[in-house]
Amino acid sequence: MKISTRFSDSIHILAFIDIYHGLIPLTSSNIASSIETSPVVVRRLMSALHKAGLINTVHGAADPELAKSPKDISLYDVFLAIEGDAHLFTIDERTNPQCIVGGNIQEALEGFYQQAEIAAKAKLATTSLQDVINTIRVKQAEKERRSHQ
Amino acid sequence: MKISTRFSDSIHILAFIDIYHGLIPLTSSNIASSIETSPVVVRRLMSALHKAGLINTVHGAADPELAKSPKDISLYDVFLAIEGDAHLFTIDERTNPQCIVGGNIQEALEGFYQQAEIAAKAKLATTSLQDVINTIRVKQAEKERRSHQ
DNA sequence: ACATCATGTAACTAATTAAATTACAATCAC
DNA sequence: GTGATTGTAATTTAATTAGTTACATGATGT
Repeated sequence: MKISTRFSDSIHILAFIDIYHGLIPLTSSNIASSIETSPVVVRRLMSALHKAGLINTVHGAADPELAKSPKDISLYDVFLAIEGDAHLFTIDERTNPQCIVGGNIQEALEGFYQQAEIAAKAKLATTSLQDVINTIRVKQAEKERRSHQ
Repeated sequence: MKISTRFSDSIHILAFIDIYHGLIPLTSSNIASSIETSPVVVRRLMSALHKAGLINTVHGAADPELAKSPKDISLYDVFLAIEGDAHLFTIDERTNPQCIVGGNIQEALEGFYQQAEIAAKAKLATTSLQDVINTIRVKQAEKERRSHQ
């Protein structure tokens, strides 16, 4: 299974909170406008981010804030918060146990899949929310320069 | 998006061909029994494996064979054959372009996601079909030893 | 040659999963 | 206390994946 847009939307939310904090009210509705989804979807993701200790929220009040510095939030932290122990690769569990292949393929692939998965997660762990925010700002500056020239 | 069972089923097919070659007729139907799926699903996957040059098949005749030594087929080769340029992570493409975040998040995440993806694929590239087959045989031997004691 | 069996693919259906919506209780802020 | 907002459950809708049906094409054995 592919990892759903929940992951990218969650990074979006965190970056949005950092960038627009103090500029506009950070309601689930305003955040949803930026992602072009519904406020409920945003609140659901924020609930997971809150439970994982990445943001502070107050029931009934808007303006959530990051619980840590963007430098100290890695993309892997976000992945964990949203996807938990979801796997990047899916092993077909329904195979014929009578067959040498069907009876052992799961155990055989498990280790190899895990290695690939850990490699990907390790990379995610090296990227911080700050890196993403910086990149967003650079891309935005480039856009503005192009449109003003 | 998570990567579907197509990938693991394809590795299954290749291992099955190698292990049962000469022992039983390698029809799509026999292979399907091991995966516990339909022969059409198997033929569809085998068609992709054939197009990628991993197996030799003959239209109308059974008994496909590996086009290369299992040592020279990596899990990444299989991934490429079946999933092509599918991504492990999905970027939400529908965001508000008017917003600093919504207008730049895709470009910002692209590079970071790609790094994680490449790390995973590189790991897949280091594992060969032979490694998987060896592991399957070891697991099978362990099973037999346990049941005979 | 012919009957039988197998592959290769398209078109369709069913099942699974993810996203969006509706609804509402709980909480905050003025 | 009124109005706005969060948090979450339940439901519906949409998208994706797996499985089925159907059949044309090619091989094999007698």
